Amino acid sequence: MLDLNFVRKNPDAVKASEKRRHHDPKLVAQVLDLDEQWKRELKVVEELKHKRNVVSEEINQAKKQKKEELAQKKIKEMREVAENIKKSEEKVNQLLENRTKTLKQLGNILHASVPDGKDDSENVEIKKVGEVPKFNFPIKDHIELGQELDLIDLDTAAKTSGARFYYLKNEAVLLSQALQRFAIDRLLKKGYTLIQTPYMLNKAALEGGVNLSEFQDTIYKIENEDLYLIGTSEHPLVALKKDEVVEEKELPLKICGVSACFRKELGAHGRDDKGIFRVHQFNKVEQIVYCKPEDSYQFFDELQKNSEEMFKELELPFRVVQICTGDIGNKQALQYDIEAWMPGQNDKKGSYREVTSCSNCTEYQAVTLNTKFMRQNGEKEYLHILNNTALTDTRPIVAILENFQTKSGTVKIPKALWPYMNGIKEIGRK
RNA sequence: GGAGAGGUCGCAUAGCUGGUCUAGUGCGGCGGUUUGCUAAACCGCUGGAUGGUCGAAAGGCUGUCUCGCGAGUUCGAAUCUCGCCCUCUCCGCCA
Repeated sequence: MLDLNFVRKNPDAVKASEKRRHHDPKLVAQVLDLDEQWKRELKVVEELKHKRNVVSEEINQAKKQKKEELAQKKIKEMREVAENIKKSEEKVNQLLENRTKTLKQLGNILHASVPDGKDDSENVEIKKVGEVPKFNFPIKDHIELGQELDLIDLDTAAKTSGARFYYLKNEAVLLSQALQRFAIDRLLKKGYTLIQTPYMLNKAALEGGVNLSEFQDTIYKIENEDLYLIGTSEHPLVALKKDEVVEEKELPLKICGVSACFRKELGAHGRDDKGIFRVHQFNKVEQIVYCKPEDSYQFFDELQKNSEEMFKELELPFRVVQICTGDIGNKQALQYDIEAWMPGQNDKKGSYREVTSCSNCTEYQAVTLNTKFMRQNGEKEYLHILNNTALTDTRPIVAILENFQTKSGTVKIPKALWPYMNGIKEIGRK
């Protein structure tokens, strides 16, 4: 969420940003109004508590001086004060809860470069990289290839687990592992710290990195436990320094996260989301950076470049898209997606589909998680947290199957993955 | 999962028959004295969150909260009661 102090001091900047997000800027005034009410009520409670503290001490003294009558008189008087404290405290807590709830609805302050737009149709293409393949034969989509090459079993998964699950088999499993090892090796070489995370988090930890709406639409809850399945390793990794103050010299903290990801994927999905494109479970290598506020946009570029390099090495054609004001999430100040070319999509005419998502969340998550750093001069400040996909397994597998299929029905493995494929350079070759 | 022990202001500990605990002590940290320099010794200082108020600011004054978390008893809770979480030891189970 936004820092309340920032909202108090810069209501106009927040309003302007909210307007660009197509939110009702009235929420800002509502937060400030609740804040004023809270302060007023807080004063009432604090004065009552002060009285309680003073008189309690008087009672103590009276008892010591054996003035039992005086003590009893004051105790009687204080019973009413205790009642009032209780009532007033309830009001304070209610106001505080409302204030926080409203504050959490405000989006991060948008970066100036975010293009205006009403929804994802108005995201802006920044560039295209690589050549879209031209096939001189009728192509198959990843579902057909997956079945014919004995790589993907959707039917059994539907029976055992439900829609949007899959059994991955044979070379597809090697591909999944290869993609992850490839991504890990690239990031290790760049000095990132490798971390495999818990796959479940408690609510307090998860709330830091996750928008309220996401809880309902994407997060699985473990029954009868304060535990949720993570949607991405971003969730455990942004909570890594919850309630902590990081030393300035520890920054930047560059992390390569590895985990499975679990998502409900509620909502209607079209034909192009079939197969293993949109699934409840996949693996992901993630990039996370903790840094000083003045450095965050430099690291945004670094994270984006890292991912682009990987897709170039994998020889997958892609484009980079900047997310517009109407599509960007509440926690992001700036977001770029990479969309890889998937020939099997759009009735086999092909289309670009999202494979990575690079976000600068600035201090938005750090505020909620209370993660600060201490500057050399001793001042504490919220740090900035960024995240970007390095590589997932399922969607790149879709892209590889569909882009590198041959007339004979085999699939060539991109050279970059050869070292991780047990000598296999082509799937299905007899 | 069972039994026991424990979670205290950076770290380590005291307090736990309710009111001089507005939490003591040691270490660490900061400042100083001594010193050619370092160390040692000695002296002084020493948390966090949040509200009000004064101030241009640095900061000052002041209130409240903070002894794992939450609830309760009480005029008053680190201290008593209940629930939960976590850590350690032993047992059981298990890759």
